[in-house]
Amino acid sequence: MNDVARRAGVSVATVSNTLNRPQLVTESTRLRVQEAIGELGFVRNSTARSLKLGVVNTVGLVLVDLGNSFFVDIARGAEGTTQEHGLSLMIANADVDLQRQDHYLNLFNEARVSGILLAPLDASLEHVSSARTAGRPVVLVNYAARGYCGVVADDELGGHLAARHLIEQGRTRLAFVGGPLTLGAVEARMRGAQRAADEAGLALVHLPTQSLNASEGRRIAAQIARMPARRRFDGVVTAADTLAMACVQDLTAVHGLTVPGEVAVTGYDDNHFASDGPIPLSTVRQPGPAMGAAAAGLLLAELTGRPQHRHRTLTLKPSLVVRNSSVDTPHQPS
Amino acid sequence: MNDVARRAGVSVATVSNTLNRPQLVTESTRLRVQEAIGELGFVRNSTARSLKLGVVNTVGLVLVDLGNSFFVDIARGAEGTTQEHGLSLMIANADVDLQRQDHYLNLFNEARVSGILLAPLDASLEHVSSARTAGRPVVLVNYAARGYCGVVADDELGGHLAARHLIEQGRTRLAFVGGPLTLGAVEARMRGAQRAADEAGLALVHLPTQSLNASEGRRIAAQIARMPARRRFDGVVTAADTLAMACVQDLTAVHGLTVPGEVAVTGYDDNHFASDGPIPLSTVRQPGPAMGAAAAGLLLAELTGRPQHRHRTLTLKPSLVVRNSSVDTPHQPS
DNA sequence: CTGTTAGCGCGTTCAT
DNA sequence: ATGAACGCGCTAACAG
Repeated sequence: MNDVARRAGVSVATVSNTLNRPQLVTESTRLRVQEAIGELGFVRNSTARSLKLGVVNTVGLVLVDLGNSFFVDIARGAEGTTQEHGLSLMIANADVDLQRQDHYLNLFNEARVSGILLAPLDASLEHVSSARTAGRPVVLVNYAARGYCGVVADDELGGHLAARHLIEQGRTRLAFVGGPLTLGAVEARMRGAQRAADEAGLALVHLPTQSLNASEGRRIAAQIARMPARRRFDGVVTAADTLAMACVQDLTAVHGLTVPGEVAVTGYDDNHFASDGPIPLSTVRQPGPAMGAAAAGLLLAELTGRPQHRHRTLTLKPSLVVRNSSVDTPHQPS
Repeated sequence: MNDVARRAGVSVATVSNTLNRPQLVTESTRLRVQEAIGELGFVRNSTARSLKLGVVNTVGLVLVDLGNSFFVDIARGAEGTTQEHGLSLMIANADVDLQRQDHYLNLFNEARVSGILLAPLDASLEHVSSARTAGRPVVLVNYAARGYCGVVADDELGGHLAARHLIEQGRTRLAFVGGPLTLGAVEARMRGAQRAADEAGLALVHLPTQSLNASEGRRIAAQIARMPARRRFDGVVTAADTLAMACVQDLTAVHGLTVPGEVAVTGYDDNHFASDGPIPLSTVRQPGPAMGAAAAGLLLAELTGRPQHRHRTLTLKPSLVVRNSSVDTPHQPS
């Protein structure tokens, strides 16, 4: 800045002013300063700036898993909101690794970011993280915990939506595919499906899986195909699109059953690939962008509203997306 | 740090030493300092630290589009390498917006990051970006430009791989689906496909598209289906998985053709959804993780090797992934 | 409207 | 092994 000042024939304060409070500077000197900046290729040092100001105009977002498009949606939603308020968004990918998650949390803390948005590992011991947040505003996304603001999706409702939809299509032999139930989201989705079954006076059988990936979906497809036709499940609620896609694929291509004819299947998440298959997947759409935006909103509220701020958790509603895996001619094709 | 020093009964220098050069400090005082840090919840201020040191142990990654799993793969690859060298990776999503891209480039510059990895907008006027890089090491990913190190995929080879594969399956009426050709990658892929056709003495017809999305894929499917069966294309190379998936879906479900029986189709990118459909897509896999890792490697080389560093562009090879959209029983199912 | 100057929190050199 | 003091680049009084 010294060099710029010298070149423009002014003091450093004037340079600082043209940068941060242009209205305090005469047009002519301002132009002279701008020109000097351009000629010298000056880029201001935000570390020094932040040191002086004590804050950084940036929000840190730590995501469990960038590979899951749900979290990418959250990032997009968050960025929309932060951008509107003149904040930048930095994304860090924990890649399903608690150590990395803590590393980035710590990094953002040391960097004195305005606040942190955290979509944490489900299994994450929350105290480990909380020890790292050091009083900085942290808003949880897709996770609820005391002492934090948070945004979650209503998984119970999502499970209910999916099961009720299948029941409305006349399905009576219902199954819920997913696991492990230690995952809170899976458990809630099953609970919702169970409630829908109860309301209709039907039974719901749980077909547990070790994980939510494609190979488990294939295994379940074989299991369903082996059943005698008259007793076979005709309505299958799955806990994830990955499961459902693999299941539908094997049900039809490997086992020769018809979907949705003999077996109607719903997914969960509305991942980007859900609508791209030959049998587009009926699924429950996570309100990812809205969750990201809401989380950023809560963070902004916490930033401006302290210290009389009260933590709260927002629950956003998922929505049913009807495609071909549950209905032959969907009402609302995607 | 003052507080910590006082609490531990030492000077700030000793605190700094326990943090950065523990070997200079007696075990007992070191423990005392650690304890004080824990009790006070002290988190060191990296803005001050960076200001003093002049650098930041962080690499910035600016991505055109987080929504595309190819770029997520790049991010993963880059992080693996940076992590090995004790650098953190910050990700910024330009979201296909040149302004945002410049914003984040500028942000990283002001923050004095060690270096920047940039997967830029294809259409991006490169001088706009270069004006913003201010002498900081920048490595381009998925884009080649003079004056920078870069990593690109060999799209010409990819197109050749796909077309040759179809030819080896006995296909003779070949088409290339994709556009606009102003996209360098699309043009190169077509060129490679053309070369394979030339080598086999076959013709290749270009079916241009406005973009690479699903609706264009559907349009092309209809166009192909309308052709008389004996003249219809039996080998279709597409420029993207999105196109290919939609095309395969409509070819079979809407127009009643068989894939790969009557029409064999290849995709491009190996997006995460490519293998999840009922007819898993034969496709050309982008070496995303390798590209990210290589780019980070080039950046590290540039950081350590200056000033005698010479820019270079690495070209990584894509690979063919054979699934069911081109062969009934693929040799290497995914 | 512009210039002078005192720190922001930390790392490090030089004494001790 | 430890402590005192200076400066990294910038912002914001305050003085002119």
